Amino acid sequence: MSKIDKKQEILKAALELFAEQGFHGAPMSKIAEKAGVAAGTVYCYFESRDILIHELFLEVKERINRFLYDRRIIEGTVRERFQTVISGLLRYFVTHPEDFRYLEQFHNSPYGVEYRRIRFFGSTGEEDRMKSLFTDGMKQKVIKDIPMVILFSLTLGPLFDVARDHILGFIQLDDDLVQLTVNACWD
Amino acid sequence: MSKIDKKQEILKAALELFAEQGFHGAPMSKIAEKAGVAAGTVYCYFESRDILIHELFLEVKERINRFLYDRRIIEGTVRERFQTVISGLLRYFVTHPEDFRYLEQFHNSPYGVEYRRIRFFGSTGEEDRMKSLFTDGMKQKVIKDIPMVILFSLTLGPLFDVARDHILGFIQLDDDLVQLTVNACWD
Amino acid sequence: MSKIDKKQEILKAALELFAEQGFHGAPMSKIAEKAGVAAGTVYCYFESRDILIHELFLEVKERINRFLYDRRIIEGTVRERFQTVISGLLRYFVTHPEDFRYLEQFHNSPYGVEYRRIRFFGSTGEEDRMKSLFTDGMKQKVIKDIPMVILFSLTLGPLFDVARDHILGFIQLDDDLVQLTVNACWD
Amino acid sequence: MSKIDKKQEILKAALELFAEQGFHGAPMSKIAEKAGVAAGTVYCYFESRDILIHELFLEVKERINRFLYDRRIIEGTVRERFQTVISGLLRYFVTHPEDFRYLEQFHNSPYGVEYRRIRFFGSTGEEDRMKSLFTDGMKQKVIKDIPMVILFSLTLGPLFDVARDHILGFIQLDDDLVQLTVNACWD
DNA sequence: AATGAATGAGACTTCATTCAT
DNA sequence: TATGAATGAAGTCTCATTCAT
Repeated sequence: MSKIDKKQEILKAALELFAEQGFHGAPMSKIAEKAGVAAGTVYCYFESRDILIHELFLEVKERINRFLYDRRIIEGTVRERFQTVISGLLRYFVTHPEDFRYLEQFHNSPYGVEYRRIRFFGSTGEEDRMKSLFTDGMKQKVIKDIPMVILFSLTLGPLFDVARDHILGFIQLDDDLVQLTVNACWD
Repeated sequence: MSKIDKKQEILKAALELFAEQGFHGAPMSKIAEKAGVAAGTVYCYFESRDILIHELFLEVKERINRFLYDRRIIEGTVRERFQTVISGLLRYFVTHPEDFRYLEQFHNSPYGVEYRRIRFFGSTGEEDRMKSLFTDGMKQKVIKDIPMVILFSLTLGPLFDVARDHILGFIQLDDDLVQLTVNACWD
Repeated sequence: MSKIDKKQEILKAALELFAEQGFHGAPMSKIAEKAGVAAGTVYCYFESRDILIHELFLEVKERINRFLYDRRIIEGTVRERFQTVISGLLRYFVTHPEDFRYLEQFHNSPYGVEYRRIRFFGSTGEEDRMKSLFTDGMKQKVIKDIPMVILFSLTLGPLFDVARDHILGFIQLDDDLVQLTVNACWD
Repeated sequence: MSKIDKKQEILKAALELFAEQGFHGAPMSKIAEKAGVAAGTVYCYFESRDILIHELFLEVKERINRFLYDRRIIEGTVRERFQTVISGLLRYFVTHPEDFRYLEQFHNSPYGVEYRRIRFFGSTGEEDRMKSLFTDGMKQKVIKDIPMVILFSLTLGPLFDVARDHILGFIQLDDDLVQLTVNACWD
């Protein structure tokens, strides 16, 4: 197994365990075992547990960005682009429940707190595209002139909540529901 | 200090530590110390750490119910009652950030998972009032006929997100913003 | 409840718990609860746990002595007196399994060790009578001239073992078996 | 020190402490210290304290079986074979007082209770040989036809008692006494 | 004498991390 | 690089004992 493969194997094992058991239920030894390496080996790739957790977050975020980037539409009305992004995200979460669960774990822990702040001061990737989308929308008067952060909360909040309900098995997401959710987010 | 006072003191210390540091960062020893009692004393009031965590959840839930109950309006249009509940909740969270933080911690942990399910099958208290509000709204055709769970996600989701942003200091909630959020939830 | 009653109640509770659960499984709080008194009250009657355990031993020993004393026969051959003592002891243990279990616990613990030594240097009560019985037997040449301690082991050992097997339910002691055991002890 | 050595070192330390101080007086920390390892290391070899205690029992039992197996005589009269086994056991206990003390502790504790029952339903090792010896004896009418369990009690009981008295220093076992005890057991 | 809440030492156990191989 | 045995700090919980009431 190449170096990169082994690192990926560890990240994958960590993701699955964190998603299923939470941070608390996934000691380094279990992660190593699931990844098929020795306990000490993990430290060849990640200096500490904290760093592993952070790198995994970046990895997941990057995956989402790549996914959305591939399906992006630059042309079209703000409404259409919004629809694309939101339904894309929703579909991603539904098809990658472990990524979703991990993001939730991460944000809801001391680890994630600092990232909320970083988000506020700007970051790279998908969020930028989202922001420019909102900015365009506001310019065209199709989106109300609300502080950006609130906009984020209002649109992404329901998205996360619906995704969570789906993953927990409370609801079954079909195309109609996706559409419904997107509409709700838009409204 | 009376027995009840001491129990409250422990709950208070636990709430603050859990809210600030998460479950992981708040060992029983710290809770005891912050409450001004010996380590063993906590076990006079709570059989185990898990039970303390659960009782604290019930306590917080109860506080919220009491708060909303005191400000409830039974008369009025669905829209007005909705406004009352939502803005009430928002105000509660903003003025009781530790309760809010704790609820988040709790729901996002193995402890809280079972409660999501319980919520689904109905429970007592505020959620019932919320449901009947939604039911009334749907009957009067002022609320779209969407599955109840989704409705919860769509309305409470933004509420939680905005509250979180305020508590984290990203935004300053004023009356305008509260109104804005309520409107968004309603939409 | 009089003072003496209360002390007896505590001893009784301790006996039952120690017999059933062993020393390890019977904390002072349980003993107090079973005795119907508060935890602190036990310390009005027994300075410490160790002292309670020792006094309970003396109590049990005393009960056995009284039981045998009531049924003693001074007249008769050595063989007859031996038969009386041994079958009496056996019957006592069978009808008082908790006393028996306690004695076993006690002797098989750091607490009991010193009493083995004391026994060696002589003590009061039943053992004296047993000794004089053996001495008489040896004088009359009906008992082999073996060191007293060995004699004790050889005669009381089987007795304890049979009693234990009965209490544990491995065997059912009837008159025949009692007789058999007495004979074996005598042999 | 090799892995096996370290495991043996821990078992040895545990044996000595349990024999000297009883289960109660030998916490894991002391065992580890005596074995010359860190506290956590014990758990590399034994999942829990209970498991350590059980494995130590098996270890001691195995040692005794090996010892007797090496000195076994298959030929000879029942009386001779009996003599070999009993005096062998006695010598073993006298030369391995810690093993003896440990067996006593073990059987007289919640841990050992289940083994009494197992013994009853048969087990491997030395006890089988003992049983077949008794069976042969009964067939040849040199041993009375008594239930097997009683026979065990009657023969092994004195053996244990004499061994205990020797180990506690009450008596000095010499060849004569060994012979005497064997005779007594046989009778 | 009696209470029982409170104490705190100490027990068992887990696990992130290190390091000799 | 990789290993995995070893470490030991830290966590949860128990319980004999004390003491203000």
